[in-house]
Amino acid sequence: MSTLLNPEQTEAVLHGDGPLLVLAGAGSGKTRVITYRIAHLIETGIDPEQILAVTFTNKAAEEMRTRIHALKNARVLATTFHSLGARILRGSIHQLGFQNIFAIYDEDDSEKLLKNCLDQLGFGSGDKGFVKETRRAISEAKNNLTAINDNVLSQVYHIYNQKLKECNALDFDDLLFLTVQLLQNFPETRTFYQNRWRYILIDEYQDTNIAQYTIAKILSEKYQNIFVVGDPDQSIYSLRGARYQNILNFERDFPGARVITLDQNYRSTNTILEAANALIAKNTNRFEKALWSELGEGSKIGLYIAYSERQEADFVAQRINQHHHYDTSLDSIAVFYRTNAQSRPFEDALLSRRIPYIIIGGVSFYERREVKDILAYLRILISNTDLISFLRTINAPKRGIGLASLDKIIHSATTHQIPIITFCEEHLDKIKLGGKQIEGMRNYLQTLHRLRTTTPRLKIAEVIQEILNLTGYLAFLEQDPETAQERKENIDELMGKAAEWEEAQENPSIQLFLEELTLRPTASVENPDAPCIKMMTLHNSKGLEFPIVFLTGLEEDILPHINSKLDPAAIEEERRLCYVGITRAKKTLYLTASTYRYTWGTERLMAPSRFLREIPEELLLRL
DNA sequence: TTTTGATAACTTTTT
DNA sequence: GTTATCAAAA
Repeated sequence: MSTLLNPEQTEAVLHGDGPLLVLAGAGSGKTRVITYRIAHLIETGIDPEQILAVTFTNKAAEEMRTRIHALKNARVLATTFHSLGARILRGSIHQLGFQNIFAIYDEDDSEKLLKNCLDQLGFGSGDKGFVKETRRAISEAKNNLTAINDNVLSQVYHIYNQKLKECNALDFDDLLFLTVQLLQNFPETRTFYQNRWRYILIDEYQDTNIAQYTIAKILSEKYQNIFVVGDPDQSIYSLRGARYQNILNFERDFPGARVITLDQNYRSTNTILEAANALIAKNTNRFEKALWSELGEGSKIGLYIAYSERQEADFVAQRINQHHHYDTSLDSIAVFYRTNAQSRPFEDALLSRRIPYIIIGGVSFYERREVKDILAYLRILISNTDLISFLRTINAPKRGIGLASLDKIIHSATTHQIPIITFCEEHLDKIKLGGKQIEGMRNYLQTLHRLRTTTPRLKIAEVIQEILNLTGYLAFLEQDPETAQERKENIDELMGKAAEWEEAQENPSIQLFLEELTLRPTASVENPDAPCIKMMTLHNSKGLEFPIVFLTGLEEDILPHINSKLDPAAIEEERRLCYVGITRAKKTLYLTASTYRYTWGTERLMAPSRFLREIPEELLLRL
């Protein structure tokens, strides 16, 4: 085994008990170190059940599970912090006053609930910016485990959490926040999980936030076997409260910790690494570290300044064609950009040349209205309390119950402290409704009742079919003939995914299916049959590598993004983002920018990114 | 009271 | 180019 590893990697893999930090530069084989470390633990007789591996994305977790399985034919738990939280809470959340079957609200759902709270507190239908700002503050409080000082905001925070509890729902941040609460306040539960996972390994440690750090700290408190891998230069998630300081403070937080640095890169040519090193050296707050490799100098970095974003995309597509003719698989080419909105011109350019591509991340399949509607039906099937799903389903299809009536219903249900569906079933006489509304409500409840009695015996795909049958949802879609066909196809696809998922599960349930979809929405979409170009945001590129990389939109106000301009720390994060993009490339790297760019319908003159100037001229070849 | 159509205000990155 | 929001119509 150790012949495949260099001395530093070997040292990390064979490390005994106690805390260890691996400072692993880009492409230094950190995934390999973690998997071999786990394999080594299993070899020394440790029960795989006692090993917990935490990764940053579900995709990475899946990859790790597969690799361990291939190496040792063993199953270890490899998940993200959020999934881990969901798993722990599923078993123990009743201690915090929730029911064990809870819904997980995505950003969209929680924003709706928050808006509901703001309405209730008399902030009127206030502007959207305020809702977003408030949600941001709440999210920050949960991720940082801090209180909200502002009087008004803390009142909103309180009501919002209360409403979540009434709905028996959690938002994303609760998966971490409530896990911390549970572990901190219930010693028996804490001890149970400490004993359960005696060896904890964490990847991308530089992107953990305070809540995640606290979970790791508590879980490893008893046995102190915490093994973390990370690179402060690749910390790009401060938007989620990530603190690269966690990695700098590791030795302080875990006394007696050992630190191993990996700086040999096994991925990229020296030209690419020199560019990356020169760029990241401009950041002030960091551990000095320079990557090197034995992969030779390689070719220069192509720099192309286009006139328009259209021309930029054409250039990329044209180059892709050239590489393709040179026998390069389309799978080995990736296009990166800063914001999702930038993908459009590239899609057009590739489409017109019939080059197949796939967008990784981006607007998710599960954010489509029709898909969300069906999922809301699934949620309301297993919950009497889920207000947001009630609101989604009540008028899909239209049942003639408008805003005014809903206001009355919700208000009365809230003041009487009765779950929304129970209220509709048993207490509707408490309020006054028109005949049409009562009829619509009766129709809704009857449908729900019939679904609930017939579905427990059915497979999930069949449940969805039954929802379509009983609600007339497809006819509802027909009202907009333009989009009906596509929407129907999406529902078909959802049913296909449900069937596929259920097939692979030991104990499938609607709740688990829903949890899976909210926590790992992209997983199943990414299985293209034929080779194709991968397009994604720089954030999504983390952890991946490609022989040929196009890093696009290298302009001021895009990369670095305009919102980071005023904050030096934010600019440094943008620089790290650029660094991450560059270090994904193995052999060939292109940097592109455009002189003019259409934003909000008008043409704007763009300045080249400052990051371009920070890369030594002699590494670049202007095209 | 609900539905519809027209007008505005937007877009950073994600579990 | 797009999705919420607000006004008038049914």
